[in-house]
Amino acid sequence: MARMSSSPKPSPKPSLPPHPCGECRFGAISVWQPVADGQRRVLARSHLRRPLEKAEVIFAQGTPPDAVYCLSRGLVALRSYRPDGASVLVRLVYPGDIFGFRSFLADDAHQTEATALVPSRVCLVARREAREIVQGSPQTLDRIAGRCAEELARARNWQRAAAKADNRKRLAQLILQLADGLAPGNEGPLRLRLPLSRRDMAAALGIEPETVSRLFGRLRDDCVLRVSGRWVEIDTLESLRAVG
Amino acid sequence: MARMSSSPKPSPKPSLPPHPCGECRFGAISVWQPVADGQRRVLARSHLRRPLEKAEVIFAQGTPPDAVYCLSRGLVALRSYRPDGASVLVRLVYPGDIFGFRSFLADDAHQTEATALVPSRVCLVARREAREIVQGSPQTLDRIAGRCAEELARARNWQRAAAKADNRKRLAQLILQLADGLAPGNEGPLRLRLPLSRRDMAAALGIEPETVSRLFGRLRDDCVLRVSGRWVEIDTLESLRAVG
DNA sequence: GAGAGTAACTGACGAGCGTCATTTTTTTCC
DNA sequence: GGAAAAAAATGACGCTCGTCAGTTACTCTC
Repeated sequence: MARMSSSPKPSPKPSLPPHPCGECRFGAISVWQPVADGQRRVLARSHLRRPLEKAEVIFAQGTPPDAVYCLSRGLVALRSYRPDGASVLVRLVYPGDIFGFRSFLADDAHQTEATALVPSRVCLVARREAREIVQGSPQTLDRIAGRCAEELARARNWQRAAAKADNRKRLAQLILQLADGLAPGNEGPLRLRLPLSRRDMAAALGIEPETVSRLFGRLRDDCVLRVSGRWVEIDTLESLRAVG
Repeated sequence: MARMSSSPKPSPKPSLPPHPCGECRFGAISVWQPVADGQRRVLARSHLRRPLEKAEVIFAQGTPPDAVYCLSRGLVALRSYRPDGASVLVRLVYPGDIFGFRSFLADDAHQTEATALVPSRVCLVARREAREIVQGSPQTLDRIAGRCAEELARARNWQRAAAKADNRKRLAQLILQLADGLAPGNEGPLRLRLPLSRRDMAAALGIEPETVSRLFGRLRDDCVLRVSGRWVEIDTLESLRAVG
């Protein structure tokens, strides 16, 4: 982490810029790591870190591919708007995840709108430079493609889990997922503030907000959790898993 | 197409084997095209064409990644089995599509089982050789990653379409999709044999087979189509679109 | 072609969800 | 801190779906 190198490598170029993901908590799993020297210069030059306010839109649906994003803090929602105006929440992006890569790989317009659900921070590499990097550094493309494959696996997992489950189970699964993202590893009694409105939860499950309210009511009646507005108290995640 | 070259290129190696996708109807869009000379040799050596009987299993869920497949004729279903034994139909593979690439890219076990719904034919490149090819030919990886991105787009499209649609609309969309796959471009009156059982359609929509029967009954009552077992007659696809 | 086995259809019933309307709570902004 | 606005909860009602049961129609084999 020392800013000055105590032993400069015998490289022809005098100073190789530090890897921009080096100081990041998720640097070790970054898709930009490893990268060849030449591409590292491009990366260091084009890499951008941007703070996000709550509800800030990162990219809009239908706009051309602009960059590959990596979330370093906070929570981001990917929403897809239907022709009739209704929105569907297709994905929650957690720190360490990349997003915007689908339109980058397919080289077409964004299918989703990305919005920060809470104050967040993203790093991004603009499309043009990202293209340049993956062309010179195929293992980077390999890593991005691997993330895309992961994403597809996630989508199919959800499809499989949701197919034969009633909505109460699906809501329980959604809360479990949120709890895991907000308080990883915490099994015991926990109190958390939901980053999603009832409307968003309904949009994620493909049901109506009124039904979400009723489902919360039923989970409360079954003593699985206590709920008050955006606050949820859970004694043990096990009881939630027993539902779903 | 001439087997003998009338003008041999001034290449150091005497004979470059013909590209295995050259004689295929989908050769122009093959992910293995273009490929550098060295990799072309690997491709020609490892490329395999295999006929499939109806209901033949191509790969099973949970088995290690074995190859990248390309369907050249027929229809293939990707099913995912739940712990309780119920299956979910996650994708229909049409000629020209590749499959098995998710586990190849992520380098983990197959999440789905691939089965031929009708007599079919696949081409495949074994995992080891496919790895070798993409390492020497990054644009091939680019193309496979593009297909993965496409697949993700398809999954999200379906999710968006299905979220706020009742099951009658979703069945109409499924039939439209099947009609497009079986008789592309045919708008007018058509009679087609469904490649899916009621059980499979139910598995695709996440509902029960009895409900599929009832939904067909309702579509019949609405004069959208006539149905008898696996045979369906549709006067115009427009009426089906009006439903969904 | 006859029989067994499977797939598909139909009916009845209860629970769950969508819709619309109204009330209550929470959030936002001055 | 208080008013306005948005979000959430609740109630009523009709339709749809899952479930179980029973019947009919295919399909494969011998």
